[in-house]
Amino acid sequence: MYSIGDLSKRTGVKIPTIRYYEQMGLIAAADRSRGNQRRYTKDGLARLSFIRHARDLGLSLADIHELVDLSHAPDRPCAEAHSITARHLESINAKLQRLRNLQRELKRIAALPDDGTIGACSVIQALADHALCETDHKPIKA
Amino acid sequence: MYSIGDLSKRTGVKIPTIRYYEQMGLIAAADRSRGNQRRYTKDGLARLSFIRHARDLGLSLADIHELVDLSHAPDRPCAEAHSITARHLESINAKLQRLRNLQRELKRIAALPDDGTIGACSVIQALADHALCETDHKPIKA
DNA sequence: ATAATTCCTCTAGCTACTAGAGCTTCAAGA
DNA sequence: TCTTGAAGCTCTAGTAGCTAGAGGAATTAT
Repeated sequence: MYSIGDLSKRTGVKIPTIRYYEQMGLIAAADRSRGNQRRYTKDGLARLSFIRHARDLGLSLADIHELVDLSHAPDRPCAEAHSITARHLESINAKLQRLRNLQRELKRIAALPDDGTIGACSVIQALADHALCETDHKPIKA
Repeated sequence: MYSIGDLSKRTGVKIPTIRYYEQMGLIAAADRSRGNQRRYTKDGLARLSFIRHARDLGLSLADIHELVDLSHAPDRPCAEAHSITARHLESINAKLQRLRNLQRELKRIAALPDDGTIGACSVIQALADHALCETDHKPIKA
């Protein structure tokens, strides 16, 4: 049996976060000691590791919730798990694309000359006016 | 004079968000009409565009706050604006690196075979066990 | 003048946690 | 067995950056 602190050390998930996951229904409410402290089995450890790993991969708690539910129903089609992963991959691809644009634009802005004081600062100029951008990161309408 | 709705349409910043920025002290409290509605000048439009653009570039409201304060003090050194931009660029670089790792790992997981039902699903397996990862996106301790 | 639209303030909700107060329980040593 | 210090408990509130809704007042168009 693990205490909540043991679980935390082993998974790297902070104690309040574990309690939060329980409250959100991501993990089942743990058994309690006579003094009302949470006690976990190896199984509980495995479930939390699953969540931790999925979080590290950037999945939302909602997605993880679906996956957890799925993993409790061994007869459901694996395709559902596939589609959650694929959907997430797509959103990562989109984020990457956007971040690359931002990086390009910020590199350009950061390389602008230091014009002494703010009054003539080209960095401030560049931030003020999207029209000066070379990358179309996101437009301001009119 | 622009109403808050005009400002919103022109900058793409939603109305409640404009009010929120005012509340946070990012933009000065606008003049009011006799009926207590906000009225903005071209200057107010310019300031909001600045903020919008900086947000699009991913800067935090705290950073933008600094930049806005700076831009009101034309004699301060431009170097401060430079350093805020440079700092932000670095954090973007770090995010990019991390996202690339995630993308690689998720691509791998998404490409795993569909084993029929969840019971044997390799996607669930891959999510459950970090040790199966090829990329060191973030480790689970012990 | 009236109706449609926009605006006002205020409160509460979202994600995914994190921090703190005030109190109880547990584990180890004497 | 007693004591002490660490670790646990619940509950509330705070973080970023908005977003949504209630209930009512002002503005604009016809």
